[in-house]
Amino acid sequence: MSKELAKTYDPKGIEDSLYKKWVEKKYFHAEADRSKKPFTIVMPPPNITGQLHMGHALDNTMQDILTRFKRMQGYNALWQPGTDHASIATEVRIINTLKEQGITKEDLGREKFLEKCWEWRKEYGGRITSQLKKLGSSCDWDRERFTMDEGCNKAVNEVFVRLYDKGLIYKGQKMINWCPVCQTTISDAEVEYQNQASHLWHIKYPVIGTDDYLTFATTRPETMLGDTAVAVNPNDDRYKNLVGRKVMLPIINREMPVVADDYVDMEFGTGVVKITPAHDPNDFEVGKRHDLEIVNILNDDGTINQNGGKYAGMDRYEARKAIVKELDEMGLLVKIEDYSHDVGTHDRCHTTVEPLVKEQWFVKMDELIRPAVEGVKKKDIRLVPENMEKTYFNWTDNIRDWCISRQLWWGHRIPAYTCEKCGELTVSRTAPEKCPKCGHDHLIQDPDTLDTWFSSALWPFSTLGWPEKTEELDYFYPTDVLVTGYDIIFFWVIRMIFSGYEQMGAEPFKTVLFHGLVRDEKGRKMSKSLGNGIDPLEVIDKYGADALRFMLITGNAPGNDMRFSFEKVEAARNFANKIWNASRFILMNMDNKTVTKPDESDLAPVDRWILSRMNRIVREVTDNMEKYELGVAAAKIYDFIWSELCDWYIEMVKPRLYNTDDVASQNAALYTLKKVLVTSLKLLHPYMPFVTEEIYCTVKEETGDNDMDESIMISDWPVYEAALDYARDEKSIETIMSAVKGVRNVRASMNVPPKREADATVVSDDNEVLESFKTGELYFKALINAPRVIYQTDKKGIPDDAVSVVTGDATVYIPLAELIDIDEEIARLEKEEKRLEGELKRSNAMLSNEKFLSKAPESKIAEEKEKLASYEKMMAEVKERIAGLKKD
RNA sequence: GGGAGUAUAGCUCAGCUGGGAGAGCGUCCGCCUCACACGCGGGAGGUCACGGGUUCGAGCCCCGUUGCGCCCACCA
Repeated sequence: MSKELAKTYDPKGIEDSLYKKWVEKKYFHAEADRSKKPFTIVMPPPNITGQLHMGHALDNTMQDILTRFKRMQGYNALWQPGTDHASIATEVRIINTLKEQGITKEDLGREKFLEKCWEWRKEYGGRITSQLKKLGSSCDWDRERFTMDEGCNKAVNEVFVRLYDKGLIYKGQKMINWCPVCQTTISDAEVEYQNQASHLWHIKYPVIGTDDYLTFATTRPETMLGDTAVAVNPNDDRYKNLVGRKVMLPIINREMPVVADDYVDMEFGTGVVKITPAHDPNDFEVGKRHDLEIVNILNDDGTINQNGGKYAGMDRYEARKAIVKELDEMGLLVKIEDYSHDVGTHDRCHTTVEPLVKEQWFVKMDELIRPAVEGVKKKDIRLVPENMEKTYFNWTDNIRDWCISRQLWWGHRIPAYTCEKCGELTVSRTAPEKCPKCGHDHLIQDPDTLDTWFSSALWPFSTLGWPEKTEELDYFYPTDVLVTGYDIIFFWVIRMIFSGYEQMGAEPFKTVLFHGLVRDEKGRKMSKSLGNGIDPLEVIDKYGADALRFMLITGNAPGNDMRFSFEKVEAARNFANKIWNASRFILMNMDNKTVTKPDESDLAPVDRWILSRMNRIVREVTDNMEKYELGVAAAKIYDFIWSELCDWYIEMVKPRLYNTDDVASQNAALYTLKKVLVTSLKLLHPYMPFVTEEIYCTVKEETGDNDMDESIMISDWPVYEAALDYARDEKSIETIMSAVKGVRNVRASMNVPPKREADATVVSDDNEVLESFKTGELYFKALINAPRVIYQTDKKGIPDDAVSVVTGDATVYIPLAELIDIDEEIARLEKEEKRLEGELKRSNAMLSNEKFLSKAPESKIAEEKEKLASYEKMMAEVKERIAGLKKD
């Protein structure tokens, strides 16, 4: 053998060089080619701020599996990669870096700040993609994109202008979510509700012109500074007479009306609500209905503004305390109750969000969302697993306009320009030189940028060249599968869908494959703050990318969360090593031999058995993968390779390999081994690209096989061949296998030393069965450690005290009398008898049930009858053995 | 308040359209058998959360109950 394979597979070194080879050979690259069918996946662009985490590892492994699978099936597979500028995440990070140097972004100024951002992107933007390469991701790096590159910017401006012209983007004064720390608006999707322990403050306001007070409860006493009314339910008899009167707002000394509004729940609290139109979405609506004044009391940083009188400048929470204290001193604080409720926080920084009224840009959703709903309803877009549709529709049904403007600098600048002279607003793809209304040449661009997700929403087509009419767009769009976590369905998936329909007139992808979260070993979410994240790169370094990939895919169903565990990684690593060693064994035996395709007649039943099994696995695995059941497919490949190929076939075939007398048989065995190995490697390749490639190439090299490809990743995916369906051989081999298992069981339970040899006698009245055993004698002897096997159609000469193994078709006797304890053997057989009794009872009950006979399918009944016959036969045999033993 | 999940061996989880309960790890027994101790052979271990129902037949379908997390939601 020219190339010695190491005893243990070591992925280190091998992986990087194989990846390099793939890239150099341009295997990942796809061009629009009408002669082939396209298969396209767009990668969810990771943030440039990001480091590869387990979520990425899972997400990208799934995409890579699908891409490699389809590529081998002959599709022109494009996996389109790229990164996201991650507006707020990046900006916050850079601001923090600046803070360490004692400067703010304002000190730097917009232009300089953006320079910093680009520098940062240049330095770190490639980190995540190089990490993806470590995983083995076969994406087309020649086509790598960035959500803020020139093309994406063009796409963003185009979409903005189009939607604006259609009236689907507008600027308006609305209640928005404000993050006082990041100092920007955020969309509803970015608000994360957290349950917080707080209080309900019961406060009373004096009713003007009476000695009465109106008592109400609030969770946010500080907002009283912006109260402009008190509301009660119109049907509330307790307060009917007060509607229309005025109350005095203490501290501020503002007179405010008592209004009647259905929004007020009579059952809750005292049935009275203070109304702060500027700082509560409900109150804002109430205010609109009653034409109330909107008094904003907050600065952008969350401190109280001049409208708060003497509290101006104070932080919102300090003000809360101070105001409660003052009200208490005034005798207006009735009581304080403990109260826990959900508070909106910013999903990035977890600061409590302030609802306030500001002028912002919005996307009008009601019209845009319609095709997105229809598309999923009509299954033009299929969600996997299907139940994700409920979550999807829950969002689309309750959709509200999307606030897209952000008070950030890093991002796509809003293409809207205001004339300095006449105030005319112009929305344009490029900066207008003159005001279209007054002709003035000084226009100021809107300072805000767009929500990061505005550009990612266009990703499936902007990456293919849109708004240009490119060949790629025409060929690869709509894409085939989107693989992503269910956690970004609202942020991203929905927005891509409506954008695709609106801009392209077609769905962006045909299937969305959802996966769950990768949790830690205790089932907790991996997070930076908990410090329980496991670095995929460290896992790859220690166990190899193949092991990590395989671990992430097996034993988990689509859409379900999974737990990371090193034991599972080890199991996967061991599997890689198993294949490695099986291959090593096969290559060792093929050394210096020319293996040729054997005549059909030279194939032994075992050969046909494994080929037939392999053939079935090919069909099932392909089927599972096409249905996105990646975990099931992986498990089948694992079982086939480990149990059937290694534990059985290789063991069965060894005597033939070592027997140099029968060259034809040896050749048939080697041929079969190679075929099954190569086919298995191909099936496994999408999951474990590196080991499979390394072995495949070694096999090609060692055997000088010119029919093999230069890389497994461009080889053909195996297909089911009717000619390889050997059902009869499968059955006869299984008979022998169960006899082997039985003999091993007996030997183990009787404590027969493994090395102790013992002859066996196979008795069966079925000549065909005996033939099978005879044909397999070579390995049968080896597997049960019998120097000699005798075949009989009757029990002549079998001693009563021989140990017996009863299978349905035959009984195997082993004369071990001197070694065994008769009582124990009786006990063993009685246990078997008991089991058979149970089976007979069940089977008889079924077959004597008329309803079963009349309603169950024919095949099921036949199957059951066969089983019954077999049980009866075994039962008779076991009984006879027991009787024989007891006689002594 | 609404929605969608999940409950299967000691642990982590599979189980396709209903037809005799599976894997990995762990555990016990025996093996350094010339591919692999990251291994080989054998074993133990489950009223498939609970209660009903449909069916000849239910881990799987329907209804209800309980436990566990998850998502959504403007009751102050």
